[in-house]
Amino acid sequence: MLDLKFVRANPQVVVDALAKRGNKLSLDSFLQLETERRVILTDAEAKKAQRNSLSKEVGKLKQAGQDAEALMAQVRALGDAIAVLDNRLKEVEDSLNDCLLNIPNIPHESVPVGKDDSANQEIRRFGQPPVFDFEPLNHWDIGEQLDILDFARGVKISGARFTVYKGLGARLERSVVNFFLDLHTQKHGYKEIFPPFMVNSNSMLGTGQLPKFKEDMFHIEGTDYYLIPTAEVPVTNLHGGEILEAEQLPIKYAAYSACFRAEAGAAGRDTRGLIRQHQFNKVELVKFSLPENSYAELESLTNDAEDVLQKLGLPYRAVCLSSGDMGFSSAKTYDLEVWLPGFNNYREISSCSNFEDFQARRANIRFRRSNNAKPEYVHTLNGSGVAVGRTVAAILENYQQADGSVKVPEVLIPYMGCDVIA
RNA sequence: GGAGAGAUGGCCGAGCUGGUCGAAGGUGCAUGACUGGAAAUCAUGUGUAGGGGAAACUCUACCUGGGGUUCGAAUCCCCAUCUCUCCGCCA
Repeated sequence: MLDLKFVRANPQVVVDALAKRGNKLSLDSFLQLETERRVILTDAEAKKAQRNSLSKEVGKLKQAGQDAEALMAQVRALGDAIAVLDNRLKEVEDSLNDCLLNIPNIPHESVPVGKDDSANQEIRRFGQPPVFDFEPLNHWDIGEQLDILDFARGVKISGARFTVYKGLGARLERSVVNFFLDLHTQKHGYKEIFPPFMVNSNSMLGTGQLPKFKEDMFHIEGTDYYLIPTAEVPVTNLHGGEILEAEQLPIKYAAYSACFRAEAGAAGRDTRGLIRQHQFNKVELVKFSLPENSYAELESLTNDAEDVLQKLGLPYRAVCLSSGDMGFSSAKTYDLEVWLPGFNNYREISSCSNFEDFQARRANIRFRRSNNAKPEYVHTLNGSGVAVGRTVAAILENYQQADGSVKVPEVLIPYMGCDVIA
């Protein structure tokens, strides 16, 4: 969420920035409400100050054994007036807050302006798409032929967009998770976190999934629990409401979790294969940074995510998302897109974002530069490091061989205990 | 799931027979004095958010969260959450 004072002082900056996202938002009613808020607040606080001092008078009179009835009646009337003001104030503040929670983040100046993904900017490429001397298969065909992915039974026991991994398929999924975690914790300096897969609505509010994107998530009926759509939610909220010390920053966490997404708006898209599932695995990287370092941290975070693809030998490209294609909470996002021969195209496998203080303000995550300094908001960042299911799909498709087997990438052989899936 | 106890400032901890309590005391931290330097000691300061003010400063709110009683609530009542103990159950 944006800073109320900032919006009040720079409404045009906000409107312009949001226009870049294709968001035609008027702040007129918002600013009017904000003016009303301060008028009521000043009035209510003056009356409260009066009530406090008169109540003290009552106390003194009573202690002196004198009659305080007249004064008490006066304060009672004052109290009624305050109640009316407080009620109106709450209404105004609620709607102001509601506005703020629904305003997306302001894109960073380096973000290309455009209405959708057609304006995204390719930053760099790694590797060459493999050339096959046979007709390459989709990963779902490879998986079924090798009997390591069972889509039909996934549908039987759960429904569409659920898949069962079997044998070396299950082992491959687990190997990829372990490889990612080992690399990030041992080589890139992240601390491993294993978070809860369900969180409360307050955490969802903190990272920006709520209130706007309720439909995208699974909610446990009769409770305040949501299945996490990404480990970003529990891990970023780890420090919610805390004041960190500047020397602790940057804090770098790597977390494996299952991720659950309702995919409400994606009916009919990517229905086959592992690309779009209701449940998938992901290793997420999360950083808490000093404001002045967050863009350097975004670059290194993205590089850390790229490293896993490089070590796996998977061709990919890095893309800077345009203002119209970015997520709600993000100020700048790089997507990594892996080459999938079955699609004959690149597909998103990681998304690395700097949220600046947008999430930190919602989740109230702050730090102090020195002992008696005022707390400031940290900058939060996160990125997939990377999506596991799509990695497995990419390995199957890029490493398939003419005889139907799949070579195991060099770095995974120790995890797999074999060098080919046949 | 049943019974009971509890939640106070960075931390510990008093207050909880309602008014002088933003809250004793300790500790931590900061600044200064002392010292060749440090320790110890002494002095002073030290929560957050919001409103007003050029500033000094001042007002309001916050003692887990939400309601209520009252002229007035950290203190009384109700609800929720969490923690601890005992019992039950369970991986």
